Amino acid sequence: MLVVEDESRLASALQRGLQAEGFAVDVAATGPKGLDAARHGGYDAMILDVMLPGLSGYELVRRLRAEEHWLPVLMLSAKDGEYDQADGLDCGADDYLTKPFSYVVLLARLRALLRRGAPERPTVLAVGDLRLDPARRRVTRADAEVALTSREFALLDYLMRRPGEVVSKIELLDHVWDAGVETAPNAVEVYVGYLRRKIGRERLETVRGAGYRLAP
Amino acid sequence: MLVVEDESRLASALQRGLQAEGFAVDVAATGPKGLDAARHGGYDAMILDVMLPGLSGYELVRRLRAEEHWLPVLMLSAKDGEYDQADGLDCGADDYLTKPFSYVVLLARLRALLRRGAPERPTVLAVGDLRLDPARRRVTRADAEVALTSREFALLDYLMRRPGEVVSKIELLDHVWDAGVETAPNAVEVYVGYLRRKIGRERLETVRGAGYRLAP
DNA sequence: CTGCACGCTGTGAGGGCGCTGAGGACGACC
DNA sequence: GGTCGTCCTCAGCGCCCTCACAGCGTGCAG
Repeated sequence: MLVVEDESRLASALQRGLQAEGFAVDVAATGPKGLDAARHGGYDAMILDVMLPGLSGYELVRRLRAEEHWLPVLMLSAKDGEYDQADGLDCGADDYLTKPFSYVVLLARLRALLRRGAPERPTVLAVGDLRLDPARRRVTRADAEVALTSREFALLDYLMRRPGEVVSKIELLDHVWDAGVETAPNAVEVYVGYLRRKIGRERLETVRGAGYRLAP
Repeated sequence: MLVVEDESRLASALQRGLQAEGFAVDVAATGPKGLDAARHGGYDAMILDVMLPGLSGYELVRRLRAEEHWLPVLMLSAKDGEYDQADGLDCGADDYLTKPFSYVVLLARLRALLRRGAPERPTVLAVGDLRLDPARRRVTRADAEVALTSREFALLDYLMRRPGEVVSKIELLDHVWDAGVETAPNAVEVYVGYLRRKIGRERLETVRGAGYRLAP
């Protein structure tokens, strides 16, 4: 998750809140930095302030779309005029929220956005007898609740959005862990190990030299 | 475009406005009728009121998603509480607008929703009865799964992108093997041997003095 | 038919890759 | 301050993959 916001208080509040939800979060404080980060890719979605030093949010998202980057963008602005909102959306943003906003609503809209980006879009993810509810933050296996830590949850969430596909450790590090912090690939192995103990050993296959695959 | 709204004045205002924008619009006045219409398919998106006779908008979208219908849903409601909004989105709606709303904003949000078309289909390589899925990292021969090591997979992947062409050992060493490390051409022969045992001997022809060719 | 060059394959060493238990760092809570 | 939970690093281990080697088979030219 990429947060582009120049008010440092709001930015770090968002970062903390989103991290608590299990997102890997990076923050950029200016328009150009945000554009670079978004270009580099690897983010599932972006929260974008409109009033930014160097480059406005409108212009940022317009350039991003012109360069064929399609990551979901939630625009954040103090302007609540109907034309401001329409302009933001027509520049290529996927959603628009006016400040001050409710944190609960932000999260719900973010979930809706992420759902839309995924190939399939159920509100509750289900693979085999595993079920994962992103809103309630709950996982069950054959109707029995499974207690997961925040990191384990984020990892399983990411894997369940692409059942049957092989996901590399690098990709997992990019999406489940914060890109800002350098983390050893071994951390992924460790957490895959934890997950296997909780959801069943054979459910999470290792593809040697390539990554991991959640058995569909 | 499907409009599910029981206030007839609002419904027909929406219908006229959207038709003026070039949309083909159907209107349903109750929950059950709306659900039926949405099930029937053929709509690009749906505007859905929450307060409906017969079946609430929440329940409608929940059932729709449970039945694996993924059409974009813009939810419309007089309730502007943050939890109402979050609930609507978590039921499976893609966007949420509170009444009274700006018509300009409604249109912009609708456009944003429609912009997010169907996600692109995964590409699968197929040659004869061989199929190779790069994302799932899976190979089948006449619908039977073939287990390949990572190097074997990379080799077959490269060959299947050039069916019928003769590919030299040097080219294979350059593309399938790490270009930095010097590897004997014999390694290619060895791996061609492994592949032949797994995908069928006659499928991978030797062109003496030139290279190998995958029979198309 | 003979000889040579090229390609095939069984064998085995080595090493890369992934798994795991132990434990330190950090923060939340009491 | 103590305790607990979580995150992540580290080091050791085991296994499977990778590939060099060498001997053998096979196509081709004369």
